[in-house]
Amino acid sequence: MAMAHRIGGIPLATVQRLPIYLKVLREMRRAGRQIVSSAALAHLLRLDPVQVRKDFGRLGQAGRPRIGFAIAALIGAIEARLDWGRVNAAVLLGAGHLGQALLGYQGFALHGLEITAAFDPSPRVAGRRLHGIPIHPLEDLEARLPALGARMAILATSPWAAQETAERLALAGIEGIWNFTGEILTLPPRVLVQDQDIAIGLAVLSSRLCTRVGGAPPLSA
Amino acid sequence: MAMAHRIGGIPLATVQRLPIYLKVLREMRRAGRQIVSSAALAHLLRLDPVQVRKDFGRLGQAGRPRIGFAIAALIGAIEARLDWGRVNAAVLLGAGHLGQALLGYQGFALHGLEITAAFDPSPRVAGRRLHGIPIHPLEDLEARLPALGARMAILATSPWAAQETAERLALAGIEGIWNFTGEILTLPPRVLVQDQDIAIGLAVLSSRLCTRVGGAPPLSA
DNA sequence: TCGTGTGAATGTTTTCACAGCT
DNA sequence: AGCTGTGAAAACATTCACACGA
Repeated sequence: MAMAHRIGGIPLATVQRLPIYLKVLREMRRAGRQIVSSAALAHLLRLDPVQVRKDFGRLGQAGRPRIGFAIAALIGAIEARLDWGRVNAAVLLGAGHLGQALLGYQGFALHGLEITAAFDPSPRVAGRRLHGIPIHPLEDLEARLPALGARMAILATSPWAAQETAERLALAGIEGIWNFTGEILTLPPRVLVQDQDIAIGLAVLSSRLCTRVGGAPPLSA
Repeated sequence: MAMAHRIGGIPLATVQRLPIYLKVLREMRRAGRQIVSSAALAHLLRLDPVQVRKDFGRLGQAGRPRIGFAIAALIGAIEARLDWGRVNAAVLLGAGHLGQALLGYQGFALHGLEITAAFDPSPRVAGRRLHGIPIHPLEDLEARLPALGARMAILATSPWAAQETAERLALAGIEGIWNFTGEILTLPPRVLVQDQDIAIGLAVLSSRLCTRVGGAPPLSA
């Protein structure tokens, strides 16, 4: 009833570690290094070496005993799996504070993502350009989307516009929605929704802070 | 070797669902509703009713057969567990695009968080006010922190300043760091670090998009 | 009958233990 | 020695099945 626990034959938990591996491996490659052991990577990322080897094994990457893993091959395998080797177009919905922050985020280039256009209902921002990306009026969404070649939309509207905008995106043929609004979206299962709710991270941190010292008892009303 | 799987006696997976429950429950309370069944909640959130009951049970909340759960009591228990019932002070590090977006985020009030000050190294923003919150020069950090009463810091600096800034926060006595930089921080275990790396969410979405149709084979180099 | 509570079964992820290669 | 690969075991989470209460 909950989530898909396997993506293209690879456990979800592994997929979630891939971007972290990729980041460190790219840094090593830039530093001229060619080989790395699972133990070295595990130490850097505070993981178990066996887990690193299993993850790489699931990507079809074999290491060589006494030597380690080839960094270039690992990078290639991870990029292929995440589709981060080339550039994919995406559109941004909502150019408020969060939307503008996402427009300015340099890291997307490293993740094979390029925002090619943004849409916003407010006449104050629509028509302008931010970080070189044109902001169109929201009403132009359906008309412009086909020409933009975007499979993915980044939803950063206000909470109350989230569901309606998502429905328009779904109808317009978008395949995946990266949902920053914190709202629960109800869409046909054809559309993939990935929630990016910062409240979850805050909940984990504040509950850990709260239970660490003055903490709540393990069980009580 | 990886993460703590239990927080104050409650499974991490449960804690991660608490903010979503809370959001829906608060909406119901605002609508005047007093009772809810696990089935109704589960349907709304696309979860299993049994899982909802188990989660509430772990919070010490018992439902009444044929009736359901008392909404007010659930809200109280979740708020207590997350420490979201009252307002906690936090400081923001880095007032760039992301930092400003976080300053403007209205939702923190609902999560018991109030940013009382921000710090930025750039003389262009330091000294100004944004969304009513003063931006101080980064060099004033240690001098001002004690008076602010913040246990938590929100780290939204540039990646290359992340580790250094985090170390200063740790030395200055901050207990928890909510890390938006995507960098891996190395700090004494006394300091709790909660990573909020958007690359992970993107990895899950793009790998699902990628393997859904043209998809990569289950196993290959 | 409707809804909760819970022990048992299933599935997933991590950790252990050890064999093999160089 | 040092490092990989993997089956087995353990820990964890979800789902099933059913007893109980109003």
